[in-house]
Amino acid sequence: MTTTTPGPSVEKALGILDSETELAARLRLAVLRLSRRLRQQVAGGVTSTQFSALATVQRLGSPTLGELATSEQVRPPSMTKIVVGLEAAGLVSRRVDVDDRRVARVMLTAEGRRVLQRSRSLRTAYLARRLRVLSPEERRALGDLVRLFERLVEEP
Amino acid sequence: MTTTTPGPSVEKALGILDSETELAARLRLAVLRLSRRLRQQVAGGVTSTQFSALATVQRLGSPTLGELATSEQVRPPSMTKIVVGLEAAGLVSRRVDVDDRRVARVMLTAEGRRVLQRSRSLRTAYLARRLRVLSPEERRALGDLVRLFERLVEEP
DNA sequence: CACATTGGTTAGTAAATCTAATTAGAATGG
DNA sequence: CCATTCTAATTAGATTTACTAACCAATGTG
Repeated sequence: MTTTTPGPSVEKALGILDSETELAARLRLAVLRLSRRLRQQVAGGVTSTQFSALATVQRLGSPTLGELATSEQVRPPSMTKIVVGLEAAGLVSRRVDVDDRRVARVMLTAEGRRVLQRSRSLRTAYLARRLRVLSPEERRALGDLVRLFERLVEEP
Repeated sequence: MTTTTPGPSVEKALGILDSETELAARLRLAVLRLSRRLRQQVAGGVTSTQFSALATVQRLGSPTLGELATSEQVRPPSMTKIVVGLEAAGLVSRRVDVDDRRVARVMLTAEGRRVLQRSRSLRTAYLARRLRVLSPEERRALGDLVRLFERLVEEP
């Protein structure tokens, strides 16, 4: 760990990931920056947050609001707001669970499926374009990284 | 691509990244969720955004505000605000460039270096802890991936 | 010197979150 | 079988993060 030296020398050796902490720090910064870039893409009439929630609803089938919040790494009140927006736009419907009338189940409408579909390609275009310059090998490696990310987020 | 089928079957084959688009889509979602998680860690008296900017100032030496904005993937006005905050907290200083009096150069104060240092370990702890469960081999692979990832983020 | 260009700031707004408090239903233990 | 406690979701209100449009000030140029 060379991080006790003050001054701009700390990150001089940019090519070398000399410790776990260094690795984590750089991964952290890169993820935050990429997410900023990705967030700015407003495509297909839904925001990034809405799109993400929509995709997760599709993946989970008809999750409860709480499940959805957990999966998306936000608090329940935030998810309520997101779902209200999506419902107002006619992209999901909320239905009270028959067995437990406290829980609200969320499901895609036909329109929601269409929008998700359309938006997916638009939204993914930026990244897909970038990925195209990678070698097949690099892409495969990146696939592993994605799986790792997914594990990191889910496992807490 | 099986995405024409409605319903929860679309992402069933979670282990397989069967196309560029699929890879891009999952990378996208994973990055957004991980960044949410990372943002929630508020440590060392600076926000995620401030920390990230601070780290970049250190990496670049004494960048102009514009260089900083580009590097951080935000617009100049946003960076102005971030820097104002950091300056108010005494972590950076702004100095008008002697050669071109339009440009503002940003540099770390001694206090800024200390805070960055302290905050780095706190902030990175979550990720570092998770990375510790990886095998040395996986970590080495991750190192390469981080570099690949950084390229992806930087190359506009 | 007038004009275009460039770097940065100001003003105003939108989106995405959070925490705290509230409401409504479910479960449980006398 | 009701009082209490727990849980799921929502409402209210505040904060953070970022944008665009408009502007100012310094530079460079025909």
